[in-house]
Amino acid sequence: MITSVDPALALTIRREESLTSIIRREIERMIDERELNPGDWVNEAMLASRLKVSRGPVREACRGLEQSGLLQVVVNRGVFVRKIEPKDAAELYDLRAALFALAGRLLAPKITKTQVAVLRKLVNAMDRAASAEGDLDKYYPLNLEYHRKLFEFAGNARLLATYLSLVRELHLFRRRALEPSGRMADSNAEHRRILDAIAAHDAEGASRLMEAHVLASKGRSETEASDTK
Amino acid sequence: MITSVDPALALTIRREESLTSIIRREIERMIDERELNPGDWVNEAMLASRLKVSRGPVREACRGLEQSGLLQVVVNRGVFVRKIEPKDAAELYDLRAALFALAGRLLAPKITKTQVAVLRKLVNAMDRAASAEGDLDKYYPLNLEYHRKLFEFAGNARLLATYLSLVRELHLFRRRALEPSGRMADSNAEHRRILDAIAAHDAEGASRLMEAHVLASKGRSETEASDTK
DNA sequence: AAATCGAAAATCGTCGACGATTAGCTATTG
DNA sequence: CAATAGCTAATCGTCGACGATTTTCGATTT
Repeated sequence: MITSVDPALALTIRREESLTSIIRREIERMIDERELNPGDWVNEAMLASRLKVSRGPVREACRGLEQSGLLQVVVNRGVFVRKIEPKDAAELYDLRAALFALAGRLLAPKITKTQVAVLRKLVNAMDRAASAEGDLDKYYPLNLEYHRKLFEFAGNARLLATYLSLVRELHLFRRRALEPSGRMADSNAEHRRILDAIAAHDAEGASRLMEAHVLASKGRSETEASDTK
Repeated sequence: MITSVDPALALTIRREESLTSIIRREIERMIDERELNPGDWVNEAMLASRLKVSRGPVREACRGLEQSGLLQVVVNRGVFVRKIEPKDAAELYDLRAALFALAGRLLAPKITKTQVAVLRKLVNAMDRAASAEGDLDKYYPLNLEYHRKLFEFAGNARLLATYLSLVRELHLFRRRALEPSGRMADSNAEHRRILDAIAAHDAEGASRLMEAHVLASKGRSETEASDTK
């Protein structure tokens, strides 16, 4: 999700990218790889010296990340990695479902044969991952990619951006926030039905199926929220 | 939509609010009141001296505003008020419709009598504004308020935040981006039907009505985009 | 011993300054 | 006269420093 670039190298190359954006990516990476955990305090000075820059660009990066929901800034106290409570996560899941409904409705009428092929390839790959010992490590990224492609193909840039930002927040709540609700094989069967509906240009059907498919992971997150952590 | 506070006063009071957030509100206000127009260049130094602060806080405010889509930052060239093209606006309208569908589905099962009363009061007020010479200046803010309340009552904070940010962007595209698609009376009749469905706890009905109601303004924006410029 | 108070350290918010990049203007050339 | 090249001014990106606020930790009191 987050393109990883060697910060030191990027520092020498840039000239068409400000330090701020590089630092933002770096912070995103640190959160993504759990070097920073929800609730953790982000020390401006330490980050600055670690990246060999001054505090200015670091602060600017944090302001951007605050707006996108990854960080939380408390006046005169500092910035912290945002904590996603189960309640927040539930809200995000609902929002995600609504976005999927829209994606399906937009995509079904306009999908091309090439795009169908791309999606079908992903579904097949997931089938293999699901049958081979149920390898979630293989299944999960494919699942993420499949869902993402649905939004890319939907052709609404703003919808895609909103979806990605939302997924990033959800991963803050749980690393595998979007794993299939039931068995992988069952989940992928739904992927296949969704793809069929889209390929048949059935907007309403695709929209309904996608929303339902995605709402399942919400229910799952709620039942697990009690025993996890 | 944007709470207006005298910047000079706020500057003396704060102590629990950073300059950055005050400046961000000020820039939002300037955009809102068309002191800054889409495409305009935002001079950091000028803004800083006008507000009697240094460039640091101004830059931080701009980074936040960039992330929320109001400003666009070009490296080594400066920040500009974002230009919303008709294509972007169409995307936002679609997104808005999807959000309304979700709001309706969430709100219908849980709305209280008090909330219904609040909404009904707004609808009645809009009726008066619509009949009295069709006063759009009176109708428009009520319309905005009515829609906003639907999201507030839906009880999903993140949904509300997304909606508000989206409306703010839409107003960047056109000051009256959300005016009724047909005659005010007709539009308000839809408001009444929506309210009835919600009051009757009909989630699916409300969801469908709200989405349709809101999609109408998209169609309108597209037909006007050609002659309004 | 627990709680409260106060001083010292750490961190944040803000500022002014410096080099680097870009834009605008003038002069030169074909 | 148009186009290009070079110079100048304006602006951006980054930095280090200073006062203000918060936190830490030990001393004092009950």
